[in-house]
Amino acid sequence: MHHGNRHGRSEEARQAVLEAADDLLVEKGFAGLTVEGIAQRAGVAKQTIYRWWPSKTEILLEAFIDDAAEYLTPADTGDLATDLRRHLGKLADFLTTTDAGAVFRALAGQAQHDPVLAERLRTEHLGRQRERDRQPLLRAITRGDLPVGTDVDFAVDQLVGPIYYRVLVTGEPVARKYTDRLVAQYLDRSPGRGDASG
Amino acid sequence: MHHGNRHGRSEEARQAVLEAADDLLVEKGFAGLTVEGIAQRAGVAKQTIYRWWPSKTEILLEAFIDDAAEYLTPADTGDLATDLRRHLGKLADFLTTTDAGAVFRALAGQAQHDPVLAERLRTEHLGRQRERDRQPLLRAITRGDLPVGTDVDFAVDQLVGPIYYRVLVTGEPVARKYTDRLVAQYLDRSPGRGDASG
Amino acid sequence: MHHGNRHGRSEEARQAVLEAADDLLVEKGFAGLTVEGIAQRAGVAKQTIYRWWPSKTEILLEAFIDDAAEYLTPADTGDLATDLRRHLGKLADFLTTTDAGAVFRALAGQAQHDPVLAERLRTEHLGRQRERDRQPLLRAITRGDLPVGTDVDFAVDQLVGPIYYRVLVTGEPVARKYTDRLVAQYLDRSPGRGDASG
Amino acid sequence: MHHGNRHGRSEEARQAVLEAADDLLVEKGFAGLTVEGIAQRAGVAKQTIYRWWPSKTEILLEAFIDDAAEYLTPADTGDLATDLRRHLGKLADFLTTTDAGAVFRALAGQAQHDPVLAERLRTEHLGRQRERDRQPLLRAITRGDLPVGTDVDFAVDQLVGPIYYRVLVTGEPVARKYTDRLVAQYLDRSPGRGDASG
DNA sequence: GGGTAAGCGAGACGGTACGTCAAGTCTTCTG
DNA sequence: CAGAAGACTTGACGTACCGTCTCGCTTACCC
Repeated sequence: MHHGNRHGRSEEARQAVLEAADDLLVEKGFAGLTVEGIAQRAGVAKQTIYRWWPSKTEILLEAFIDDAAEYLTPADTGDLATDLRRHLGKLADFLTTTDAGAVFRALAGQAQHDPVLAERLRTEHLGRQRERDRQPLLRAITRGDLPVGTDVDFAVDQLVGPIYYRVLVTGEPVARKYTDRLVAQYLDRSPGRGDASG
Repeated sequence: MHHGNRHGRSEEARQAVLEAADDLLVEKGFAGLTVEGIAQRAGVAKQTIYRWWPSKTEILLEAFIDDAAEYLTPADTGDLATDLRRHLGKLADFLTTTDAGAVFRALAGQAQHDPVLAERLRTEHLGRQRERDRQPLLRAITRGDLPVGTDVDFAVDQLVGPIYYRVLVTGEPVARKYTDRLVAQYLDRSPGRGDASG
Repeated sequence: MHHGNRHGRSEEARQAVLEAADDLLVEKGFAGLTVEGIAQRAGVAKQTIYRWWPSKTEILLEAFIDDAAEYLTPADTGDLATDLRRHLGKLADFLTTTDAGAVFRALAGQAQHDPVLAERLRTEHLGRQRERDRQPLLRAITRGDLPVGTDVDFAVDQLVGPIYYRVLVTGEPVARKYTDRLVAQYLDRSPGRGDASG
Repeated sequence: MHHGNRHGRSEEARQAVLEAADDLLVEKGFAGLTVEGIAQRAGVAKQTIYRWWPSKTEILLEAFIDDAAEYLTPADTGDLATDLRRHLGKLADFLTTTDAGAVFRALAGQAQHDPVLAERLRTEHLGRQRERDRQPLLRAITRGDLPVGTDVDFAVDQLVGPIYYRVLVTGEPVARKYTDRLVAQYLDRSPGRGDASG
């Protein structure tokens, strides 16, 4: 087994920590997630964790980012309505049903208490996520399916805002029907086309 | 000074605790908010806190609810667009600029880690808040300014969702211009719309 | 069981800590004596130890002092030679064979690294011990068995010095014969009497 | 700089370690003396230390032994009283004022907790030191200044015992006057005495 | 209007986790 | 192949709060 060498950190330990953190969050919730517990579960020394991560939230963040990118990259079907419906559906699923989604909710929750984490979360995840959210709309503009002057950011807010609101605030489920309806509403008033429906 | 009596709790102590909790949250953030600290600041014994509140979040919740109701009850101007613009503007201000808003963000954050608190928050605050959010629309339906079949709940989601999204997720500011635009968009596609504009 | 009250510390906890410290020192030696271990053995919280003792050596010191006073108070037989022989014999036994003696050796050892402990050890124990060591000689002076001008402190140094030297430095045993001989040598040259022998 | 070679250990590294250990002991005391600190100060890898010394006390021991032999070898003036006075004076100075003396006190202290070190200290230092202590007396016997049957070891105990007692136990200073007086007392009762006085 | 019981401030208690420090082991690369 | 570098596991450190407890004081009500 690897026990350290002069060429930097142990990838083995890194993976074990990330997985242990993920598992423990899902098992015991954020309150039950302790550095001590992660160390024990990962079979790693506490000091090794403190050497590489400044806090348990940074561990979660690192564990989370790759998962999100993989899961949430929107497909390109060539049709705006379809792209949006798929993307929002995936987003809602991700946030409500996956382990990574649970990690996100925990991070978003903790970010309310911790400005540093909030900033890190925005830099490391939300910026990229917003880029992914914008893609279907940008492609539609390129194709000419949406007018060039479309305010893409405002559109994204209106499309994903209600989803995050339900996930983080009301706790209501976000069914496919609901996300489809958001898409329909958006396309319905959008001047650039006419055949959309929800 | 009051040192207990045989019939019922000390209102003095209750107030001191609620204020200390509020103050400390704003001063030191949620992470720095401890029962020990509240007790000391309030000049109260820890036991007194544990006697009346099951957790520090319940203290915040109790401190929060009245403030919210007072601040967020929507006025009735007889005009839907005006009512909505005022209400959303107030909501955004409340969430982003007031002490009570900071308490709400902390509670919403903590609710991501604590299902019991989440439930309490929904029961004690969000249900009532949603009722307040619905009022302008319900009144418009009564007045005939909106069709009877309007899906009020879906409308509320679309109106307040993006605001909460910005407050809790992206951290972007929520200017009056932004909330006005949400209202405009909503009324623009709403069939029974009156004179609304953004 | 007792769990704290407003009238100060728990005597139960105090006793448990002192005994646990003594036991663990004898069992595992000074190096193996940890605050954590004492707490566990005593069934006491670590914080309780830190509340009342600044370091593990203070615990040992407190545990030690009473034992020493009890064991080492010299008897009064009315005869200087007998008194001295008994006292030095007891001292040698104490230092080499008793648990409290082991504690003393550990404290004396640690005092070589820790000036604060050294001072405490002198204030709390050695001053009193020296007083006890002087008593047989002082009584002899009072009785007229030793001249009034006798340098009692120098005499004590010569009588106990070799004992401590063997105990702390050479590690050689200190038999009754050896201490008797120290007494004999001392009395032999002491001008004030003539019948002593070793 | 030297970074290892294929033929035996680095004398450079050895010296650096010994000096660093000595320096750090005097600077920070025994408690502040760590293998990590020695390695850093000596510009040496920790592993190099562990390769050649089993513990930090062995480093001190090695650093100490030569110093002691050099400083404490008693001169031969041909006169017992003078030899003893000089030797005890030097011993007292060594123990109380020199850096090597500080190392000795630390080692003697640590030896109370560590039987292995105690044994090593006796084998490597105390045995030789006792031989040095005995020399003046042995020479006096050879010269006929002391009777052949003199118990040299008992004499050494009585001469150096009070000095170590003061150094290690009471912490009192050991002035030249004090050591001279020890010599005087010894010679005073010794049947073969010459011209000794205190 | 004196007794009495509940609420209170105080604070010690047994715990858990924190974040830090050093010990001693192991691995890799350089000279 | 010794040594520099440094990551690793281990375990204790001393601290901060947790939630529980006991105590004696201070009322307000009830006889």
